[in-house]
Amino acid sequence: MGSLGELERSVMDVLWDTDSAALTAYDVQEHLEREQGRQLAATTLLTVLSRLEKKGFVASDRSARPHRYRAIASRVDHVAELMHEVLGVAGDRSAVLARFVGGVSAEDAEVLRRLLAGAA
Amino acid sequence: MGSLGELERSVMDVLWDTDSAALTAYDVQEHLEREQGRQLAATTLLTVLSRLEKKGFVASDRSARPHRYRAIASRVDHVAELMHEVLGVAGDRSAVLARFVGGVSAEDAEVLRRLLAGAA
DNA sequence: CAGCGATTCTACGGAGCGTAGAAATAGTTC
DNA sequence: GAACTATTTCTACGCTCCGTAGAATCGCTG
Repeated sequence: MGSLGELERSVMDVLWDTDSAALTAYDVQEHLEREQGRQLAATTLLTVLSRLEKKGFVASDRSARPHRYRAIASRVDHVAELMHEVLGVAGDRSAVLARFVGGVSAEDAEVLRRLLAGAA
Repeated sequence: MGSLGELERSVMDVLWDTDSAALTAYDVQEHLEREQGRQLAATTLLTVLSRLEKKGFVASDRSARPHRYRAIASRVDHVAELMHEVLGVAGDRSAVLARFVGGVSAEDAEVLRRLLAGAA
């Protein structure tokens, strides 16, 4: 599935961290400037946002004049989905889960235990 | 981290599925031919194997005359590590775990429950 | 040292991505 | 509605990665 480049990733981070209203390319530009000192042309952000839209990561509102973009899935959903994708590629799911669980912190394990307790 | 291309991935699959001794490029070539009907030049496999070695996925024994290559991590380890990597990128681990667990099958959930039961 | 299999070097073509200018487009003002 | 400006889309270039493999080199073995 479509993965993200480095700038694409940064843009998604901006969108994810700003769950207020949808942002314009100029908003994203400003965020990157302020938070990373990264100076990019507005057209660059426009290009990246279109690519992200084509990849299905963002949706746009093109009725508002400076078009507004928002992430389709939350970061949490995105990451969880990635984990499922990875797990799906494994041959032996149980073995992978075992290795996975074996490597998580005590806190994470506790979280998992609680989560799994509900659905008996 | 270094991800895998499509042929690189196939080569790793061959190495992973053949946990006997380390394989030569010619072995891999033969496997791909037989299992996928894919005809590749020997040098192609040599190139791919070097790249995989540079990326840290395989190790080679260059004392044996046709050099022998083996996967450094098992597929299971590799996949589990990927899952950790992905999870590590998430801001809110608990939320991601919740989404993740919410999406697994009943069987996987049972496996997880059992795995977590051990370490109280 | 000649020959041959094996290995490394070099390379090309395509795709993805960062980057942004040029060209087109859409409101806004007189 | 014609000019002006903000915005967007098109086009494109350079870079890196990867599939692919020929050419050049290397290292035995006879």
